[in-house]
This record gives sequence, C-alpha cells and structure tokens, in this order.
Amino acid sequence: MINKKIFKLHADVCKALGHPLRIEVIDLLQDKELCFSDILAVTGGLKSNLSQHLSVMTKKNILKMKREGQCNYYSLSSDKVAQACQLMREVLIDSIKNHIGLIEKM
Amino acid sequence: MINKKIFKLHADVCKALGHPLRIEVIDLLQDKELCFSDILAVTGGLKSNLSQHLSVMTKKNILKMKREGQCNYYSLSSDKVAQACQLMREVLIDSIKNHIGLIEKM
DNA sequence: GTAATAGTTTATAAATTAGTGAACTATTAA
DNA sequence: TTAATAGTTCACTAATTTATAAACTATTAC
Repeated sequence: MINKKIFKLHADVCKALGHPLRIEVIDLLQDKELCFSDILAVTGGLKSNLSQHLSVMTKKNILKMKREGQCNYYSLSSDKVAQACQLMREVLIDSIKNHIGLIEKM
Repeated sequence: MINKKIFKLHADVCKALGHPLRIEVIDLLQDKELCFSDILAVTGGLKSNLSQHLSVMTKKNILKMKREGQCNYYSLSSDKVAQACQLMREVLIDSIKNHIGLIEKM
C-alpha cells in the first residue's frame, strides 16, 4: 500500500507533538523566537534532553533553527503548528468539560 | 509547576494522533461514521490491534463511539480533530517541498 | 439453549522513546 | 592560545508503546 507510507510520515510529524516538553516549547514559541538557553531557562531540566527534543521537532519541520553567533534561535516552522496545537488543546478542553458534565449529573 | 500538568494532558491528546493506523482511521472518518468491522476491512491487520488503537483515541476524546445493536460505530469527536490533522499534513507537505527544493539546488 | 457475529480485554514479548551524564564542537573573549 | 559560553552528540538505562494471540463479553439468530 502506497498510502500506508503517507500515514507513517504523517504520524511521525504528529508524534513530534506528543511530549509535554515539546508542547511547552511550542507554547513558548507561539509569537516569538528564542535561543536555546532562553528556552532552557523556562522549561528547566537538562540541556541535553532539551537539545534532543528540539532536534526531533526540527527534523520533523515543527520548528526551524537559525544559528547566530554562538546562539541557536528556534521558532515555529509555520503558524500551522500553533493552530494545530491550539485545536488539539480545544479537544482536550472539550474532553474535560464532558467529564465535568458527567460528574455534575451524579 | 501547575502548567506542567496541562502540558502533559495536552501532549497525551496529541500523542493519540501519532501512529500510522490512527492517522488512517482519522482520515477514514473525516466525513462519516463507520463501524468497527468496516474500519478493519479498510485498514487490515488484527482486530485486537485496531480495537486497542480505537480505544486510545476514544479515551483521549479524538473519537466518539456509539453502540448500536451488535455494531460499534466510531466517528471523530469534532471537526477540530480533522482540522488539526490536516494542518499537520500541511506541515509534512511543506517539509517535503523544502527537501525537494534543496535537492533541486544541487 | 447453542452457535455465530462483533468486538474488547488481557498477557506477554518486541520495539521504540525518553532521561541522564559525559564527551565533544564551535564561537567569542581575554 | 587558553578559557568560557552555548549547545550537540553519544552511550547507556529505564520507561513506554506496540503487535500478537488467546480468552472473554455481549448481542442476535436459530
């Protein structure tokens, strides 16, 4: 199946959204670009860990990176990423609302 | 950090998109609802495997399920899922275009 | 009631992903 | 040219996810 390959590629891009730290980075980069150490200052944790997560997202075209002097600046590859992320956040919010609705009927 | 819990929940919903079979199912359910065996007929594979993937997506509010007689009908929980998925597909397509662009410059 | 259909659940093994720390590379400054 | 800064890469372990097959549940038909 030729289509199965597309599904794999598509899933790989989506998979790159599926980690708390990566969501936090996308959130941070909504409206600005930041360099590695600025991101690290906000997210915390080990630099090696952050670096690997940024690398995953950059390879999947979620982020783009620009080297400037000694700093690496990261930004969203396009606004589509922010939009997709926002839609999925709404799916989460709807889910939580449904759960609250169920509890209130008890 | 209170926010970290939100990032985890948000990432968990996104993670539910990150599998080829799950992308294929979302694709299939764009405009219609289908019962389990209809989905299985298209995707192929083991019923137990499909069932587990549908269960993951249903728990994360990506899909909703309706039992009718002996059939279980699945559909997208909302159009937001289809939209987010389409945006991520565009991120993939942009990425492929970039790669093609690079090759053409060689 | 017995069998068939439609699917879910469970257990387990295999594969993938994530976190850690040390080593490494590149740029700038003294 | 030596040191400091900024980050990446690598090796390894731990945790999570996935696929498979068998067992199980619920509904319908005979």
